[in-house]
Amino acid sequence: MVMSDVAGDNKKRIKGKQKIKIKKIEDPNPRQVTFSKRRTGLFKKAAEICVLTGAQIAILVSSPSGRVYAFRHPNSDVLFDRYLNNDNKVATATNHTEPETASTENNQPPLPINEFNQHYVEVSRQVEAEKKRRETIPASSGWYNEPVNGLNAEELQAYLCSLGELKNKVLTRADELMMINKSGAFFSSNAYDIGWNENNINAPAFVSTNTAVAGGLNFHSKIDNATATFDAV
Amino acid sequence: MVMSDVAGDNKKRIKGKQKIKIKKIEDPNPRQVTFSKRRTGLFKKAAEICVLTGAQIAILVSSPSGRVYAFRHPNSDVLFDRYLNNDNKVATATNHTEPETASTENNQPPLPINEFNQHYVEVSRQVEAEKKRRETIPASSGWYNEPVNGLNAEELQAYLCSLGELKNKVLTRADELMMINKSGAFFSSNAYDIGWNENNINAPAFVSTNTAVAGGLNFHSKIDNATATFDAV
DNA sequence: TTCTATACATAACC
DNA sequence: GGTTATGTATAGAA
Repeated sequence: MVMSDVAGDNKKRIKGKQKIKIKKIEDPNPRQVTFSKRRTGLFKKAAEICVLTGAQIAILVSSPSGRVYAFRHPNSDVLFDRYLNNDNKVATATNHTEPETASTENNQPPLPINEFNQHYVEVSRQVEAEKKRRETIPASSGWYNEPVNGLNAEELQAYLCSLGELKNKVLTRADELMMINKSGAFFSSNAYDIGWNENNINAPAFVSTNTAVAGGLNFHSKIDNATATFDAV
Repeated sequence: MVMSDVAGDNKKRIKGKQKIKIKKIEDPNPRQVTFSKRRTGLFKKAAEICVLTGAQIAILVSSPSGRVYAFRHPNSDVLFDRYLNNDNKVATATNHTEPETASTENNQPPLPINEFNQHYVEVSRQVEAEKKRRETIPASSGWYNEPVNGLNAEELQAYLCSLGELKNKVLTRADELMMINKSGAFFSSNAYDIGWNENNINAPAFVSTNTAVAGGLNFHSKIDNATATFDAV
């Protein structure tokens, strides 16, 4: 091949992919394009990993524009759903008043939201009550207080946060148990839904398919900043 | 490029990548290999998207083995913190966390790792003890038991699991606070570190012992019930 | 893990 | 969203 003049002279007919430097694309336009394409690619890759290895993946992508896209595998991290579906009303002042419709073909309510919500509320109430009590009896007796002694401010804070999240964990867990029964894969997003099978990935469809768990939950992942996983049963 | 006999006769010299069907790899071995490779690739891709478009991404990957790996953008908006944590409480707790653009900065003195580790050990011990106690006194008195009332078996299990993870959460949370304060990014993993700059991603390198500092991105690989490993900075 | 040959993803354009 | 030329990711083997 000629490649005649190597040193940049005219960048004319370059039609194919060019190598780029991984640095922020300043121009909003191509940046958006890149974002869209790569997000799609990312999700696709994730989907493949799920199918190929049986891994469970959950992804949250927030575009600079503020839109949040999510990917989640079927009977996996249901937890994410909670987050994806708003839950934390705090998250966005205006949380998710979905202006536009979910783009894809499938917008069937994947889960028994109502039931869940009931459950959610109930558990939430109980846990809240406990939390309250805990607060009522600030620093005295309670195993949860013990570890606190001797911790510095941040550590203490961390600890408290953790405790505070307990509720979440429970809810989350319940959520998972519940959703697991419905299983089926789906993408969820504040603004979009992306189909799984639209490619050739042979993965469970959004529609409720089989139930991967039923008997024993074989997986529970924790969301939060961290993790945790336990194979129950 | 002969490829002489196509139809399987001798599958010898196929050295390069072969097209595969996106179907679950049944053999555990190659499956694990694929998982590792692809997970790495996925994270790398995510990292690129973050840098290129300024998007924020959080990924949770759970291998069939139960290990959980996570990727997330560090001092990103609180957006994800809110999603990944529970309520505003957390956000408040973590207070600042400069959403500074030039994420490459991290000149803050590290948190007392040793202290933290001590804390880790201590809390771990205590939590373990409590867990034991809990088991000893199965269902009776203790605030943590009450919420259980009225929950079905699975819910109970979920709850218990949650409690069991408390330790993890604390560690995790502290870990995060720590990272956040450093405002840099780093990879942490139980068994894996992915080099950022080894390619052309323009991000500061991170030193050998994982920890580090990648430009604004944060790989946070977590373990599961195991134990968080906090590699000193 | 490292190496190679390819399949695949995607930057530049339309 | 579609096309094309390439940069990259990665399956298979060591």
